[in-house]
Amino acid sequence: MGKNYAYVPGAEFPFQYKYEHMGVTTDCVIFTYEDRKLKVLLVRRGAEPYKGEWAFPGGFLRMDETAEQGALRELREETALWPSSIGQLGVFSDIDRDPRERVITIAWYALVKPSEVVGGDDADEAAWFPVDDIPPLAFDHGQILKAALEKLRRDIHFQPVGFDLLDDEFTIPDLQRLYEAILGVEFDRRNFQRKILASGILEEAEPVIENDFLSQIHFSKSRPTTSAFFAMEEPVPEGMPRKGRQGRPGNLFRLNRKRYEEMKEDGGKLEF
Amino acid sequence: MGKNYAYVPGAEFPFQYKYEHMGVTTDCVIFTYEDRKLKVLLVRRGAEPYKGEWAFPGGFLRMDETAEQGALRELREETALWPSSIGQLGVFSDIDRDPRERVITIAWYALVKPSEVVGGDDADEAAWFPVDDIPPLAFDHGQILKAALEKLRRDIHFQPVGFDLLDDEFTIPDLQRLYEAILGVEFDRRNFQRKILASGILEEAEPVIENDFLSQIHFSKSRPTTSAFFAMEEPVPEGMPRKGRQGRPGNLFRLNRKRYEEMKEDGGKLEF
DNA sequence: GCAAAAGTGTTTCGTTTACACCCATGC
DNA sequence: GCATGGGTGTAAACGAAACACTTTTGC
Repeated sequence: MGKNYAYVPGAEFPFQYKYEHMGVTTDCVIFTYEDRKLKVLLVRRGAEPYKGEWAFPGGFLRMDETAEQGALRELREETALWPSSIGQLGVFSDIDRDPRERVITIAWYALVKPSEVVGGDDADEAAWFPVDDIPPLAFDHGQILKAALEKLRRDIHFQPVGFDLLDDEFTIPDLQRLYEAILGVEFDRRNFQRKILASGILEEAEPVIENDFLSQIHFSKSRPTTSAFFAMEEPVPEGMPRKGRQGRPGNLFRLNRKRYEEMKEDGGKLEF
Repeated sequence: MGKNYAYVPGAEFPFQYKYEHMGVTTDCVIFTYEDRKLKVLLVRRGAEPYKGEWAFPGGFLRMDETAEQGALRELREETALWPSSIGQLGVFSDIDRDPRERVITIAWYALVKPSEVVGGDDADEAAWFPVDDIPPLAFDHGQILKAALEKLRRDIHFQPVGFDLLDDEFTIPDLQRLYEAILGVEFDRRNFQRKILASGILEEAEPVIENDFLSQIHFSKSRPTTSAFFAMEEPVPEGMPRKGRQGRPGNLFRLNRKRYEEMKEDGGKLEF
């Protein structure tokens, strides 16, 4: 019994098999959190089928790459994104999900920070949509989005994935709004703060300074007024409107990388 | 631009494609709980590659079935099992995981009750192995088993999957031992009982009878001695040794189907 | 000065944990 | 009778939920 396939260079259909084969694609649902909204990236299809409709970035898996590598490659090619986190969603294998031929897709979901979002990548070829305002999608991508949202909501309960959606420095109320946007619930401001601080996953972005005269000076030098401070940092701080808003500005925190890795490992103890 | 493939009946390799295609298989990790141990079903491979070695039941996915249908079909063909529960584990797509050609596999995991386990299915072609005593496995099935165990442990924390591994009627200590075997921890007997009863997911297998004289007679009639009772029920009750063991026999419970379905839906509130 | 946003502390309540005692069975 | 396994109750401890007050900022 010989091989089950043959390669015939130059033939119209050079890849020939004893048994029928199906196509394998990857699709990637990319989330970000911007403007106080959870958003997904969609690309407009430039070719049939579903030409002109919105879909997730993806494409056929090559022979020399794993599914994860394929998903990341397509992502780079179509959106220039390099996500900080990527997870497998599952396989979607409905028989007629692609009109061309039998195709199954391996779906992934990825989280990116607003600062990673490159401004004008192919202009109107790719765009972010709030998850509660999604246009009709090609293929079975509506079903895939639904699964991605469910998985994100499941994951964020017990894994510190929220931080992958925020910039490196953020306030606790920012983080809380992210959780509330994803889970669709409301938390008590004070309980949320205490819980997240007790978990040890955060560290203060500005080191704590003893309340003496010298530090007062140092403080007022490095942070003249909060609005001016932010104006220096980022012209228009993506994601959360820091200008033109009332109220006391929140203290900045960043991830405690060590605790973060620990909690990614053993499920940690950060339940919301 | 025409089609991307052609069918040439009678040719040695009748399925011909413009682009290279990979094989797609399904594999199924089947768990049961028997003899106070968590076990998986393995089949001995009858053909190359890895002929004679142990592997999970599975095979190539057909064009006219979804991945789930394919996994269930292979299961029926190779093990005559019809699991009460099946869930997707994920895709394994290492490039060299199959020596024949590029093959990705869609892995599933399924739970069966000991009573569903047919005794001599193909004798030494299929066998149950305790998860802590597994022979070397074909392909990357060791990796798949690892993922399956992790998923089972994750799932059982928040989903009532444990009951799919037990027979219809069981005692609470039985259930506790199952949880302990899967999670590798120990629970306080009394707290476990209270928690599981408070969840409402169990109902008593024998209806509660008011403590009056009549019921005393009825009780002693329907349940002469506990060991005799079990002897009538099942000649050799699979899984848990009910004969030749000391101690008071536990009360029998069964699933409250309604609560069970509810908890499968919205995650419920059964955390261990 | 006022409204809005954010930081901090306290009291209350329910759940979980730890532990003690009693009953039923096999040997 | 004793060891083993199983059923039931209770007090202590911990964490979650509810709630009040103060500070900082924009207008």
